[in-house]
Amino acid sequence: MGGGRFLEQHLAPGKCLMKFLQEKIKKRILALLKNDYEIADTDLVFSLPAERKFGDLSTNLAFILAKKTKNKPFLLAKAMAEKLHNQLPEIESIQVAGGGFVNFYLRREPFLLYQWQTRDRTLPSRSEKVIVEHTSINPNKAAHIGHLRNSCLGDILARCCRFLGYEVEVQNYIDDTGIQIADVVWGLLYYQKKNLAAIKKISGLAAYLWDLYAEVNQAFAVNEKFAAERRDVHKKIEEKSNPEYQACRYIAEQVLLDHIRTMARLDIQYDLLARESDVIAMDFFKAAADELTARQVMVPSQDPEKKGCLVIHYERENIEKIIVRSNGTITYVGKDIAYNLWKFGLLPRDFSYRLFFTYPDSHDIHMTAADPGSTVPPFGRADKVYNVIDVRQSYLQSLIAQVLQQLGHPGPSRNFIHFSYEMVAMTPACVREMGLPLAVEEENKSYVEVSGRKGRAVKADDLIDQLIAKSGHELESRNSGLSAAEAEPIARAIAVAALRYFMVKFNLNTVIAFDFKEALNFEGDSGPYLQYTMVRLNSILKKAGTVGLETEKEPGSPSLLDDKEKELYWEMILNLSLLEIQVEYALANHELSSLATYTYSLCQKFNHYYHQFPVLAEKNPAIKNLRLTLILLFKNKVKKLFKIIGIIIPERM
RNA sequence: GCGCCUGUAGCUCAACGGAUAGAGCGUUGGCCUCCGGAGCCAAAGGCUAUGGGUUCGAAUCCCGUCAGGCGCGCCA
Repeated sequence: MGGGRFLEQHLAPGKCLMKFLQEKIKKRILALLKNDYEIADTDLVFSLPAERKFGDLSTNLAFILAKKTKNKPFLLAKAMAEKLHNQLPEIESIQVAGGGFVNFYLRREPFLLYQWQTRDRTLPSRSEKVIVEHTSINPNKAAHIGHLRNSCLGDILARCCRFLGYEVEVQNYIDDTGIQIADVVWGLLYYQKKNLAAIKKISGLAAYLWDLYAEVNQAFAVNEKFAAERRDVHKKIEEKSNPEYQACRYIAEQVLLDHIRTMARLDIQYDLLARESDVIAMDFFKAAADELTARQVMVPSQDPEKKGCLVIHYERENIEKIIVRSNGTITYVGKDIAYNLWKFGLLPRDFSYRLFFTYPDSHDIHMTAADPGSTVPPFGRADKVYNVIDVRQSYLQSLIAQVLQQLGHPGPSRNFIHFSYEMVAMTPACVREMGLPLAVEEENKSYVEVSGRKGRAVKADDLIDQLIAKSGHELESRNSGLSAAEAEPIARAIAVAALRYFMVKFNLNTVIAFDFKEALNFEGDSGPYLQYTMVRLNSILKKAGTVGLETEKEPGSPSLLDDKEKELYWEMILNLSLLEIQVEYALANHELSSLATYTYSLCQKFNHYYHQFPVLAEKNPAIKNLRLTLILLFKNKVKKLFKIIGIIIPERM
């Protein structure tokens, strides 16, 4: 059989089988062909052919060499295949097709056995630390669907990094000093004439402020006196003058707690809340400014209109960005430059920290502080920084990367990653459906922007509530005799899966035109479809009584299967083996949607398979065992994908 | 005006420069004597906006045109 030898050669700890195999074959091919051809290492790339008749691994090497040597690709491919014949113990056969592709057919039996035996391995941890900043919602109103895309992407990104072995720290930046929060402080104190005690009586403050924020913005637009008062409130907050300052602190913290609770409903957690007020209080910018000035990155503006301002020249668009205003205050970008320098450990100072919140699973969130605090795990000092921020801030983010470079930090500049994604908009139909106003010129657009100022968006909690309600109804109609206590966690799990999958399945540069019908879809390309696949799979395993099977039995030989099943079986095994490669690809290409697509295609293949080949009814014990082990292997791999996407598997549904 | 992004089935979206451009929804027809129908099978539906170019090979890369979106503030 040769299975033993095969395993002996491949048992390298912590490596994914497919990746290891590709590297090994690659090395061998290069060694065998290097004398005859001029091959760069990067010329040799494997891909999975679309159809299995073209093999399990394929390379277009012959086409590349043909270009270099002005030979015919087909002849080169033939020669290569000849040379490699019988030289690769893992390969059953090599074929040339499609005018020059060299296609490799794996020896299936040992491949299957090895994959089975190594299925519980995890990837080794890496020494690099990654910071993912996401969510970062202004603490002046409830979170909406736009924020949900940010948080879901950020959370899945963090989970990808963890899966691949990185140390991950999730930060959420809190702008607790901006004009937006002054808007609602004015609204509560001046417009509604509430005192702090009255404000503290409001339950669900974030949702309450959602309406108030829209209302006061209308008021500012029509009444200059109100707008002037609001500017005054902002000034008072900056001067820490009460009652405005106290109200601001209270509101920021309460709304932040509401955001944390909203995101916790979706299993999204944070490690550190970095407050803008602490960036200011700790004088982070001053430390950065010394360096910026010394290197002449930040200079006094020559533009008469920007007299007295310190600016940075943004090279790509040849414009200058104000960093310090003529009145000496620092702009958002200035603070962000300092904050991001700190993330890389490039500022000669640090925050203090305090414990802010503990999740039911006992995970802690810390918050930055300006006064000397307790000792906590060291935050910051990242090797790589992902900032999950929508595409509209591209220019500011790329300005920060430019500044890192100019300050003599090429490494961090390279590892400063704006994880950019397109906005969530709404279809005009959806806006109308919600009874929200729509301008005449917006009627015929395919989508319109969401806006907190206009109160035009679906609140995150409302959407989650709707998803849970729908899940509950579906559950009720499918499961008689399910108690409310049993149904509740299942409904939540389904809602979370639907929402998280919906938010990750689109490419990052695709605008999501939000529509309830699509977001509430539980069929086809959706989170609940994935769950349903797994729930039924578990049901089969339960009935099969597989206790003990996992550790004892090996799959056996797929050659027992008839031709049709054999091909489908192998198709599953081969695709499952790509897990680690798929996650690496998603991260490297910033395309988390590819994970959704991959997971969905695995589930489709599985459904297709088991509808044709029943497990429990199978009389032949060897065949039954093959099918059962396939199910177990599928479960093992897909559970890992579910964990990354954030999908919980319900008991039933 | 300058910068970035997008145009693929009726609709919403996929597709490392690769082999016959794929899914879901919708439409039409079939499958519960079943391992749970949130499922499965099948059909119809495409000059990948458009005109050139590069390449053995282009939805994908380059140039032009048309259409749309976003950004460019002493806001954050």
